[in-house]
Amino acid sequence: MASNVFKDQVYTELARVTTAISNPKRMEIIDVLSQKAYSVEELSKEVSMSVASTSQHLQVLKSAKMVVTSRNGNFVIYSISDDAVLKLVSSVKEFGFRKIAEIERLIQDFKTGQEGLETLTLDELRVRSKKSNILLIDVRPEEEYEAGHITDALSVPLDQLKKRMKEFPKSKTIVAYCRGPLCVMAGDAVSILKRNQFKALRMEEGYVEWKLKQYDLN
Amino acid sequence: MASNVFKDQVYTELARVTTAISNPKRMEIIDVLSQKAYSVEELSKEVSMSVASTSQHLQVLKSAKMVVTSRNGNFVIYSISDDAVLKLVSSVKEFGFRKIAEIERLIQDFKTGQEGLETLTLDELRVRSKKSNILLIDVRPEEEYEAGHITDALSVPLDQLKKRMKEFPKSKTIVAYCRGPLCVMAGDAVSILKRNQFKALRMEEGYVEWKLKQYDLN
DNA sequence: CTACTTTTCAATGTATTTATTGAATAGATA
DNA sequence: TATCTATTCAATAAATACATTGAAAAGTAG
Repeated sequence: MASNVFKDQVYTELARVTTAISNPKRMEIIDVLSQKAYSVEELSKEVSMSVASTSQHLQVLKSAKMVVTSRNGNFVIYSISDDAVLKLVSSVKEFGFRKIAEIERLIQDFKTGQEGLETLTLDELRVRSKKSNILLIDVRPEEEYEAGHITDALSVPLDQLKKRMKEFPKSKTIVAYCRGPLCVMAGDAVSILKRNQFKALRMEEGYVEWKLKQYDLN
Repeated sequence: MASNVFKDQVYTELARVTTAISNPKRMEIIDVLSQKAYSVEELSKEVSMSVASTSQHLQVLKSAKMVVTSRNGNFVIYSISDDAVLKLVSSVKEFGFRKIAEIERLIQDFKTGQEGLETLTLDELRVRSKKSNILLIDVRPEEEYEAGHITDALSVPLDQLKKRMKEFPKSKTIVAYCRGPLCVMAGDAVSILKRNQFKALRMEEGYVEWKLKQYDLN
C-alpha cells in the first residue's frame, strides 16, 4: 500500500518534532533561549552541562528547525527560530501542568518551601494595575530584559535589588516577575522585599507568557 | 542547590509528556483514537502492529495521562482522556507542517499523486456553504461518524459511496472529508465522484480540526 | 467454578539515546 | 598566512526504547 508508506513517513516526521523536545535538557534549553539568544558556551553554563553535550543538543534542536544560528565574532549564537516554537512548548506545558499530578505536587512542594508567597496571574495584574498603585519589576538579568520585557516593567536584576529597593515607594505594591512558573528569581525577590517591609507579590507568568498573550489579544 | 533539583524534576516530568508522543506509532494511535474509542485488538489492526506492542504503546500513553480505559465485556476500550490532548497534538502538527520542509514535500508528492484534487479548508467551506449549494459528506466508517461529526454532514462511508451516490443531486457541489490531512479516504471519494460526473471537492481538515475550531469560536 | 478471550507481562535481541572526553575543524583576528 | 578560540565531531560506555514471541493474568460468560 503506497499510502501506508506515506502515512508512516509523515508520522515519522512529526515524531521528529516531538523527539526534539522529548529530553529534559532540551526543554530547559528552549526555555532559556526563549528569554534571549545565547552562545554555546554561555548556554552550557546556564544549563550546567559540558560544552560538547550542549552543542549536540543544540544540533538536534536545529535539525528540527526549532532554533537557528548566527555568528558574532568567534561565537555561534543560538536563538529560537520562530514564535511557533514558543506556542508549541507552551501547549506542552499547559498539558503537562494540568494533567501530570506529579508536576503539580512538585510545584506545590516548591512553593510552600518558598514561605507561602502570594502569587498573581497576568490577568489579575491587568485588573489590579488599573485600580491600585502597582510597581512591576523584572528581576531577570539585564540582558534578558533588554531582549524583551513586559510593557511598563522596570528592570531590577535580582542581584541589584537590595541596593535599588531604596528607590521604591512604600505606598506601592511591588509585583515581581522573572522567566515564568519554573523560575525562582521572582520568588527570591519577593522574599527580600517582604523582609524589608514592602508589600510584594510574585507573578508566576513571565515575559514569554505575556508575549504569547499579546497575540491572542490581536 | 535545592532549586536545581526542583527544576530538573519539573523538566523531567514535562519531557515525560513529550516522550509519550515522540514515537511515530504512538502519534498514529492518538490520531486514530481521536476519531473514536477502540479496543486494543481493533486498534492493533488499524495501526498494523502486534497486539502486545500496541498494548505497550497504549500503556505509555496511559501513564502520560493521554488516554483512559474502560471496559466493555471482554474488551478494554481505550479513548483520548481529554480535549487538551487534541490541542497538544494539533499544535505539534501545526509546527511540524509549517516548519519541516520534508513533510511539506511528502504531502506535495502525495497530493500530486492523487490526480491534483482541488481542496477546500473549513473556513472556505463556511463561506461557500452560505452562497452556493453544497452537500457535505463524511466518508469515514459509520462508527466514527456516530462518535461525532461535523454539523449537517451526511454519513457516506467510502465503501458505500458507489451505491449511494445515485441519490446525490448533480446540481450540488459535493464536499468530502475524512480524518484530516493525513487521511486518504476523502481523496479517494472525490476521485470516484469526479469519474461519475459530479462536482466534487476534498476538504483537508477533518472532524477533530472542526471540533477544536468550535472551541475557538466560543 | 471452569473455560474462554482479551490484555498484559517477561524475556530477548537490536537499535537509539545520552553525557563525557579528547581530537578535529571552522572561522575570526592580527 | 598563522594563530587562537569556540564549536563540532568521533568514539565510548551505559542506559533506554523498540517490536516480537510466548507465557501469565485478569476478567467475562456460561
